[in-house]
Amino acid sequence: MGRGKIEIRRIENATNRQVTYSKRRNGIFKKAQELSVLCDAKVSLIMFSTTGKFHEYISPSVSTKKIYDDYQKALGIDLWKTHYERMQEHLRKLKEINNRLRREIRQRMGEDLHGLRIHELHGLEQEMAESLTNIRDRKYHVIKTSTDTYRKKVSVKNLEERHGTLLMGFEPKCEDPHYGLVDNDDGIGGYDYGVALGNGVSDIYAYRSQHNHHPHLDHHGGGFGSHDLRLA
Amino acid sequence: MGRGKIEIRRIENATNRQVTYSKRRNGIFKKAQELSVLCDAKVSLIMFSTTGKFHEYISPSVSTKKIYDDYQKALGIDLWKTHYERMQEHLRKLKEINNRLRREIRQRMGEDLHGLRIHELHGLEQEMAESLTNIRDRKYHVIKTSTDTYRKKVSVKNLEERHGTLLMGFEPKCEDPHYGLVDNDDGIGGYDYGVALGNGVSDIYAYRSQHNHHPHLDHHGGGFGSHDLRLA
DNA sequence: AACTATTTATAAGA
DNA sequence: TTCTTATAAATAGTT
Repeated sequence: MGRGKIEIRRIENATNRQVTYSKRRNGIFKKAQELSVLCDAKVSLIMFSTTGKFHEYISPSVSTKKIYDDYQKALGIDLWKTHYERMQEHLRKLKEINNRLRREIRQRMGEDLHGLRIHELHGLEQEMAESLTNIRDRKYHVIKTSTDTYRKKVSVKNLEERHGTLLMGFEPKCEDPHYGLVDNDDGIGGYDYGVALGNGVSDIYAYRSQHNHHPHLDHHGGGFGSHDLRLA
Repeated sequence: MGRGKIEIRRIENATNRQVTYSKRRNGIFKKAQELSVLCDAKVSLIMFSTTGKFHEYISPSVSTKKIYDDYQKALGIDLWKTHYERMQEHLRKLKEINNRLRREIRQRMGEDLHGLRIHELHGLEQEMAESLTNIRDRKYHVIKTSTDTYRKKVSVKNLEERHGTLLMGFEPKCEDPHYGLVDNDDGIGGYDYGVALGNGVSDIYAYRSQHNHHPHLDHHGGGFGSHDLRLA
């Protein structure tokens, strides 16, 4: 609708593209606003231009978060779930490793040996003996070095500053914080899962959802606002 | 645009409202699609009708989650931030603890001793000697028990079932997955967690375990050792 | 769903 | 950007 008909394809000229973006953005915001008023619908419209400009319209009757929650309910999905589960799995593995490391240390301290078979005990004994030798050698070396010249350079204060990690507390303990989501017993997380509504979506346009929330909108007349938060 | 002009106010007749919703919905979706093509913009449009029907348009070039992330970035809000930060912090601590545990094990193996002072070396030596005694005692006990009656009760199968955690691989590696919290790298919003800390507290403890695979998962009798605890 | 008289949006130019 | 205006597109009311 204009002086001439145009093809719907990317406008190559950056300036023209920007101009068209501005014009059509206003148009679509107006349409969104009219629709939400005329038909009492909840509408969320979010746009990012190529230049990173952000604009949004949200119906006065809802918040972005509400739309987003409803969206996830409608589709029966949780956009965070996958990500969350990966994170949770990583935590689990780290804890497991942590526990194994602790056990190994205990065993190297002569404790918790009941699970070991003879040959394992034997191997451990051998290793311990060798390690002990290493440690003794090192000690003697340090003593010797210290006695020679090193001692002069290192003050008592400096020595005290060093606290070995050996046998230090390894807090925080490997507990199982719940983080409120995936650790729930249902294994799904605290997000609200609804049954998919199965609403028919059959248009040629890809249907998707987004959530909205209308913080500080510049209200252009009707109630659609734009925000000029540059990302860069 | 029609046979007559209309006021932009809620259409009271439910049927008319529904009809208008359908017509205008299609119109606005078309506009959204045209805009995203013409201007190469990222558009997300979600609508819920009064009757609860849900429809969505999203530009082909993005995902809903991406828009959602960008949206939150643009507004500087993040519903999940606190939650994620706690989780991330916990991950970080676990990694740090694991690294310390690994170091302790190495030191108990007679390696990585250069950071220890004389009295620490001495303490370690004492402990090692005591532990070695414990282990020897345990070995002799097991041998004796085994030789007496235990042997008769424990089948080979049962023995094989037990695999000590000792020598087991400590996979997975302590890597630094980012969990795709934010796919962008610009790190503008509150979403860029987990960048720097995963390597452990300091470079000194940079355990980039070269042990990608633990060859001795089933290594019974091959000796006692976690050789993959080395610093990379 | 179609049709179509009108209104509305907007492309191009200034 | 903003305005102007010829024209394309959307759609209100009707069938």
